[in-house]
Amino acid sequence: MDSGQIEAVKRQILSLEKAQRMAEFFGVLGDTNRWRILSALAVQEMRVGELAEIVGMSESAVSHQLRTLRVMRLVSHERQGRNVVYRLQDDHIVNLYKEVSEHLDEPH
Amino acid sequence: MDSGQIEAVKRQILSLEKAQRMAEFFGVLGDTNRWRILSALAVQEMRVGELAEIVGMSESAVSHQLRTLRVMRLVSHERQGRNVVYRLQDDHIVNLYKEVSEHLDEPH
DNA sequence: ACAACACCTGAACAGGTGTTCATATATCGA
DNA sequence: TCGATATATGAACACCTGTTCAGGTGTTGT
Repeated sequence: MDSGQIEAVKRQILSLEKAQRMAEFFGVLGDTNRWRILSALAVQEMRVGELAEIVGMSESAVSHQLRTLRVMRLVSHERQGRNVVYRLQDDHIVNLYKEVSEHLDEPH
Repeated sequence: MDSGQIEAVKRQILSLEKAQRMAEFFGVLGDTNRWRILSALAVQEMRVGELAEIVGMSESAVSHQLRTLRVMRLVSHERQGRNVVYRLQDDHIVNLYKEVSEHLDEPH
C-alpha cells in the first residue's frame, strides 16, 4: 500500500463518532448479568423484583442495569401501580444473540 | 407471576457460562479503536504499521488490540516476511455492524 | 395521612481494561 | 553475522465499570 492508498482507506473507515456509538452499544452487551436479564425478558415481560430473583442479583443492581439497557433502547418499561414492568423493546437482541451464537459455536 | 413461573423462567434463561461467553464476545466489540481497526480491515487486508497510521494509534497499541481480536477469531493473520498481514476472518462483523447500525439509526 | 411496598439514584469502592514505555522476538539485506 | 526493520509482549498506570449501601421517590391500602 502506498501513501495514496493509505489516505484513501483513512477516508473510508468508520468516523470516530460512529465508532464510538458502535462501541457504546456493544459495550452494553458486554456484561454477563445484562445478558441474563435480557434472556429472562426474552421469555416474558416482568417486574424488577422478579428479574432480581431470577438472575440472582440485588434489586438495586438490576435497576442500575435496566437503566443502562433503557438508554440503549434495548428494553422498554411501563409503570403498573407500584410495579414497573420491563420488556424487550424489539427483537434486535434476539437476532444478535442468534448470529453471535453461531459464530461462537463454530469449530476453531 | 407466581413462584412456579419464576422457577420456570430460571430454567430458561441463559446459563452463567453462555452469558459469560456472549459478554466476552460483545465486550471485544465495545471499544472505539477496535471498531476503527475492523472497519479498516473491512476495506482491505493490511499490515500492522499501516493499520496504526490509518487509525492513528501507536503500533504497540494496535498490536495489543489485534491480539484481542485474534482471540475472538474476528481477524486472522499471516506473516509475510517481516510484515504480518491481518484480515477479517469472515463477514460476521460486517453483518453485525449492519444490523446494529439500523438499530442505532432508528428514530427514538 | 401514613405505613408498607416497589423501584430508583448517587456516592464510594473494587476489579477490569487500554494505553504507554521498555524490551523481546523474528526476518531481511548487506 | 550484524544492523535495521516489523511486530509482539510484559509491567505499570490511569481510566472506566458494576456492585453495594444508604437514602430517595412514587404508589397503594387502610
